[in-house]
Amino acid sequence: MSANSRLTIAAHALAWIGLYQRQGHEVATSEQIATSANTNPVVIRRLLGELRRAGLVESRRGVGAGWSLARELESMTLLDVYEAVEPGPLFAMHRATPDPECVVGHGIQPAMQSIYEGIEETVRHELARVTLANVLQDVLATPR
Amino acid sequence: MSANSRLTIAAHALAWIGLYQRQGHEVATSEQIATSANTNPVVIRRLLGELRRAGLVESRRGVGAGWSLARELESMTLLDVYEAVEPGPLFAMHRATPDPECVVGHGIQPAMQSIYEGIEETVRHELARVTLANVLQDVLATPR
DNA sequence: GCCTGTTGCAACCTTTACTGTTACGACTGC
DNA sequence: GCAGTCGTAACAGTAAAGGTTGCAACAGGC
Repeated sequence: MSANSRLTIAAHALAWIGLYQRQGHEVATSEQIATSANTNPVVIRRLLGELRRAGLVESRRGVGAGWSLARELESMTLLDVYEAVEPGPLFAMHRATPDPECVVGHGIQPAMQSIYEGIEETVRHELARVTLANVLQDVLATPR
Repeated sequence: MSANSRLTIAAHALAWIGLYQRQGHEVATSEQIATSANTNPVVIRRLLGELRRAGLVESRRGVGAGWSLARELESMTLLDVYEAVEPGPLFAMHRATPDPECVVGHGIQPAMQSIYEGIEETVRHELARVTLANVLQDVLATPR
């Protein structure tokens, strides 16, 4: 499907910041998170910027700058993160408008649209059931 | 998410062939389907080729060649189509392996993996509930 | 045996999105 | 003023989807 890793990386970043704060630190830097996620700090800053616009994190500038959670991990669900970083739908319609003169071409889009909406709704429901605190808990429960 | 239209186009093609056969025709050509879907015949042939490998359609060559259903629309679900044309998962992991020395880097992939597997399972369940006969019925029910 | 229409398939191009990278201004505490 | 970090633009690299062309393979009709 040409899936992307945006939700994964965003969850990674939030879990990292949350754990770091539990360890008594004030703010986390994009550099630190990027090292953990094995990517570039700019990638992290871009994603966290979207999470900031969604009200999930805050950033501080200047010396001692960095990122902190805007809410408790317990109150953040994967759906919040998903909506912040994934704009589009899971399934796409035709690129070019199908032939409206054809019965199938005329009716296929409304038919598929309503099916897709139902699926997206269940996906959202599943994502809403998982908090970032759950994610961090699972992360820490992984045997090494 | 950079969603694609493969499932949509494949469902379109199957509905088209199914309706055409109900009207008494033996086989449908990629040219006809492409006109209805407003795309290129080769795109249709590529998709139908994958559906043929999955045992959903059959093709005939030579004069009077074309495509026909291998099974009744009633016995085909969107899950069959999805599995035939969508190889990958909905959500991707990190491109590069996260830092195994970091607690989060070490545990994040198993944690997200099990969440993602649950979501994919519910998506499959939803797709399995819809037959292509349902789709065609919805298509024909669309007011013009 | 040739002609015709269609599939099968390879090759290539364009577009789009994601990801990675570099660069540099803006900000703020010291 | 200095240092460290964010904010953001700009661009390159990569990958997948979709579109297009071309042509061999096939099979039925003449």
